[in-house]
Order: sequence, then C-alpha cells, then structure tokens
Amino acid sequence: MPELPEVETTRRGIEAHVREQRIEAVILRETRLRWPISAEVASLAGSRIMDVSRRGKYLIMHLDRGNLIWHLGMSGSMRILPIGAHSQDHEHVELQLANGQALKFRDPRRFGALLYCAGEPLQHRLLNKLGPEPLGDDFDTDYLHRCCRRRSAAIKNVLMNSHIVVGVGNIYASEALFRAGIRPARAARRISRPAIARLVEAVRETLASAIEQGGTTLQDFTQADGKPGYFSQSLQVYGNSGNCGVCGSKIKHLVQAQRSSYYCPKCQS
DNA sequence: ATAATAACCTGAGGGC
DNA sequence: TGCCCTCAGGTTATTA
Repeated sequence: MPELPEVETTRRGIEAHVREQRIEAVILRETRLRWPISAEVASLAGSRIMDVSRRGKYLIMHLDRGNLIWHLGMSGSMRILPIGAHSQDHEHVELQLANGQALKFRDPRRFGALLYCAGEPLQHRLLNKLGPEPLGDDFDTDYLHRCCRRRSAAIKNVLMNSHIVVGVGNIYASEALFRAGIRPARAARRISRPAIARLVEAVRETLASAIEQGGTTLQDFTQADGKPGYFSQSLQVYGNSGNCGVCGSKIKHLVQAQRSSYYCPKCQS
C-alpha cells in the first residue's frame, strides 16, 4: 500500500506524539512479519525515542539505544491512540509511551517489517544501496538520464526500482508517467532527454502533491489520526476504467512485472 | 550487470 | 449462503 507520500504522511502524523517519549512497554502480538521481529525489540522498554526520520519507504526511529527500522509493506499503517483503546485485528506491534499514548502498527498482509539496528541505520543492508530521494537534489535529469540510457526495461519498472530512485510505487509511477506524457511500457533507453526532464518534474510534483493531501487511501491506509488520504480524488489514471480527464480517450490497462499499469493512449507516447 | 519470475500473506469482491 | 477465482499500496531471492 504505502508509497513515499503515505510513509511521509505517517511520519508527520506520529512524530509529535512519539518524539522524546520513553517507551514504557513493547507489546508484540505477532512477530511473523516479512522477517521475524527479533527478540531485541521486546527488550526496548525503558528506552527513549529521539526522533523519526524517513528513507524511501522506511521509517527510522532513532532511540537512545539503537534504532527501529519500520516498513509498512503493502497493507501496513500506524495509528496513535490512548493506551487501552480497543484493539483491531492485525495490530501486531504496540509501543506504549510515557505520555499515555500508544503507537499501533497494523498490517493484515504482514509484508511489513520491524527491524532493530544497533548501528547506523542508513548502513543497514536493506538501506545502504538505495537510490536518491525523489524530492532531493540528487534526483535530477542528468541522473535519471544516465540510469535510463542503457536500459531496455520498461520505464515504469525503472521508476519503481528502489536502487534507482526510492519511494515511487505502483500508483505514483502510473500517475507521474501520465503527467510526463510517457507510456509506461516504453523502453527506458528510447526516452529522449527532454522527456526524462519532464518525468523528473512529474515525479516530484506528483509525490509532493500527494504528501500535501495526506497520501492516497484505497483500502488499508489511514493517517495516524485514522483519517484517509485524500489524494485518491486526484488520481488521473490509476484504477481508472473510464476516460481520460484531459482528452476523453478510454484509459488503457496493462500488466507489467505482475503489477497493473494505466495510461492514456492519446496523451502519452 | 540487467531483466524476468515466483514468493511471501490476508481480505475484498465478483460470478455462479 | 458458500465456494472459487482474481486482485490489491512492496520487495527480496532466485533464475536466465
């Protein structure tokens, strides 16, 4: 589920509630996530959360003793609720804080992860080979053009490769390609430099706009206060079985790397 | 190195 | 009502 905007929305939603808070108790109801939650996590009661940062789709809680690295997978979400609030199904992890609030991690499909990292979290093996942040200065036309120049893979698959650029998932890949006027199946090496420049801007604008609206809710995702993300209303092609809002053409659907893609055959080439 | 494919899970929705 | 099928925001490991 969550792509970069949803993860960033989550980070912003929980930050003020968890920052500087002591963890009074760690409750692990289900440790079988993407990787088993290690026993070290259970022994973090008494530690303090210094801050919450984000790298790609990972959330990083910096503690006074090590770090917690979270991933929301396909169906994960976090909420802040008073300790003792009624539990839902699939609330696998709960951090009870000194301020009386609990951070609850819910993930029906269990593709998410919670890892303990004693050292520098950005050096963790899952994070140390990630591509640049799409909203940062390192993601520019030169960079993406270099990545695409010799690749025969479809541009949508290139965009979704976290070793090339982080945070762009299945929804926003289709949306950004629509904004840039590029078909998702185009071979990356066949895309002109001006089109690459448009794509860089399209990715940035799409993600920034989605963050402003609290992300996109299709099924599972909620913000930390329980509200849905409102970018769903701004989707132009993803999940659209009707017509293009710009030209009226019927939106086309295809499957790439086992994922659904959508595009307008007239606006995108 | 790059590219394609299967795998990990639960739940919702449609057709019969 | 139930059963069977397909599909869903991600990413890693394995294989060509």
